[in-house]
Amino acid sequence: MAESDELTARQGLLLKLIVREHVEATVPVASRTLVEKYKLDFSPATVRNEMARLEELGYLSQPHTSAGRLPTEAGFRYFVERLMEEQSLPIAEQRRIAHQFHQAREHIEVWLPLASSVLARASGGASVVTAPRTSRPIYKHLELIVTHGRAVLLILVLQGGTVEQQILALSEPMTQTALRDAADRLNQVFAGQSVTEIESRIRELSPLEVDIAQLVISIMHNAEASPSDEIYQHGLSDLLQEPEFVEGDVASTSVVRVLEERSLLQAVLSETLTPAVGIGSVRVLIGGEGRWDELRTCSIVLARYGVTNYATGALGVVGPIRMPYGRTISAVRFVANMLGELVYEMYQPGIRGQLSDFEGKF
Amino acid sequence: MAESDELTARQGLLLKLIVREHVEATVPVASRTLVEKYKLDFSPATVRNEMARLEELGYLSQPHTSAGRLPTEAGFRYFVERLMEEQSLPIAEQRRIAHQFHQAREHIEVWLPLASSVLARASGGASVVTAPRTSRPIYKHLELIVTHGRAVLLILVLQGGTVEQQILALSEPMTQTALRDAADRLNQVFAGQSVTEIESRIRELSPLEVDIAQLVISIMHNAEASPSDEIYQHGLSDLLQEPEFVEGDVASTSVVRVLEERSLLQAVLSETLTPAVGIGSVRVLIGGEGRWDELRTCSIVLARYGVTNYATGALGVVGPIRMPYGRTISAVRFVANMLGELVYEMYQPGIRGQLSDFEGKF
DNA sequence: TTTTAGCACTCGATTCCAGAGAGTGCTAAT
DNA sequence: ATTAGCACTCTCTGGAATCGAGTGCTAAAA
Repeated sequence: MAESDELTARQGLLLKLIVREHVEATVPVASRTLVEKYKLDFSPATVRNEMARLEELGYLSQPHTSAGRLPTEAGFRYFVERLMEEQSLPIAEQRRIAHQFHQAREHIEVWLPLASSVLARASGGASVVTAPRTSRPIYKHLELIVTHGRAVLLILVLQGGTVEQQILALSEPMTQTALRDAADRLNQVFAGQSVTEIESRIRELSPLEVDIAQLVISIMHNAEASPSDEIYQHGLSDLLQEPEFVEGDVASTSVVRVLEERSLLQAVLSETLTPAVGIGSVRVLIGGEGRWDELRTCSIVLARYGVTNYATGALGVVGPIRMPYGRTISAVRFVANMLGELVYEMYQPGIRGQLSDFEGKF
Repeated sequence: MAESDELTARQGLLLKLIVREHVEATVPVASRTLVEKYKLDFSPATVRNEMARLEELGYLSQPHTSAGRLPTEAGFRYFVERLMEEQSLPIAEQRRIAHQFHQAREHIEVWLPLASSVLARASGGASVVTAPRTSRPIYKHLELIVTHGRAVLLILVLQGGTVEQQILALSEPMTQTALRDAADRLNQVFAGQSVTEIESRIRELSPLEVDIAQLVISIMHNAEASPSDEIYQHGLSDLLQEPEFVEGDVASTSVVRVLEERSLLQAVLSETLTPAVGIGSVRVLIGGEGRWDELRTCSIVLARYGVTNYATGALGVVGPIRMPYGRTISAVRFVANMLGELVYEMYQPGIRGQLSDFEGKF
């Protein structure tokens, strides 16, 4: 496609302005509006020549012969990677958000909804936030509750406060007191241990206890592997107001489907949950990048938040490809930091000292 | 509006057919199509006369002079209340759903997502399901986890397995062991008690324990009052395919907003959570009924599920006003029963015997 | 060699108009 | 009370005409 994949300064400037203008006005941008609006010191004709060149390089396209140009996905990508300047949130808004998070400090149940709604408002897109998960789950406490016949409700509390519930089917009915004894014993043996430690201790147990421990182990394994399936969202209705979504039933449906289809979302989010993605960094996925067909009509800006090796989640914004990336990226980064700070405070005793990862992050 | 609010048999028949036809075809229905399609033994002219009468009564309306008629909200309401026959799900589908619920029995975390997705699929609308809540919460177990400085994560397990989390701010830092002692003691004193019992016992405690107990009490009070804010949804993207939503940005936006705006949804759902609404009954809300302005463009079919006085939740379907009420209502009822059955099994030991409410329900 | 003014050309969007078709309401006959 | 017949109304569709925004190209200027 490109012979030299570096654009000249002027080409870069033009691409940048075209992106900016297109994001602002939604429509293809014309050579003349460009020079007029940005007081360029060369003529529309020159701009047209450059545009033709940029089109050859694959960064621009024309809906039809007599229309202006709009950025292609490659154009947006080039913009995001090399031209864009991040546009941090206005101080006032930063303060407002920080204040909201501060007030939510003690209300753990609103952390994620808050992050989600704040992110949606600040970015103008639809936000997605997953609950944080421990990558190395530690047993904390087990509770067994008789429900019905051989069915027992098992509640497992992990270090850091993650709670998992599951129903355990016993081989024969038991009384609540017998179960309490079993739970007490397991709590004594397992408290503070990791999965591998628990697995090695399993032979010390009675048959009943082994059954229970087996379920505990599987839950802990599962908690380790996949991102949480608790997903909070906000701002879909505003997103659907965007011009590309109001008319075309196709595009808008696809975006709704993306947000509704948990499995796709999971897949995308879990990609940013690998330790390879640093906590500070923000990833941008433009138009599915050829890998996610359902995302063809939208872009996603993603980040990981939390504390590496202790508890991390993912959060991001779904918007149209024509998205104000500068603002969105800093909104995502900002909210990721805010939420990360809360998680950090909660996990502090588990981390104590060994915190190369967190220094100077806030 | 009406002189005698009882329609003649023929008027009823016509209204019924008009509703059926309109639901099926989306467009206003004409007198001729009606007689042809349903082989009526009177002529289009007669139908037109009756239509004019029904319009006077407020049950039909005409988009413009030379168009067919469509049911008004009042018309739909009359239909639902007096003309409609419920249309139970096909046996095959019932079996399939029952099977899915059966398989999910031991996986408590999928109950609600499953109910939600099954309901959406069976009804064709967007489903909404809230988590069940105890109306009379009973203390079961408390866990305290040091997090950071004076902040302590408090995990409260209620009878039946509801888990609530909150962060407690101590007046001064404490060690994990001290907290464990406090928790142990509270667990001993409070196990199996209701809020009022706990409140009466509060004087027996040390100052630290009182602080904790206070938070526990407020959590339990809160659990008692409001429906759970865990809300599961599914099927929005299919709903947006409905003809009334594809073009009109107004209507579709409003429906998305309804599903996104938790507070409105909460308000609507909590109305069906009063014990006054029987577990078996299904409520139909057509076009907001004048009380919910945001719901003007859609209808909601709602039911309560669970076990009265032990644990109930709400579940429902949001769809266009032009909705196949017969099918939707029975889908809602069916899923409510399925989910109720699971909840019932889980709560059985707490109910034991006193089950006038449940006999023959399944 | 690069820039630019000028101009012809393209193509979507808008407006206007005519005709078709779907339905009704009314009247008069059954 | 019902219904056939008919005039009337109003939406919808398609096509033609027009407008105008933008471009590409060419030839001149820098």
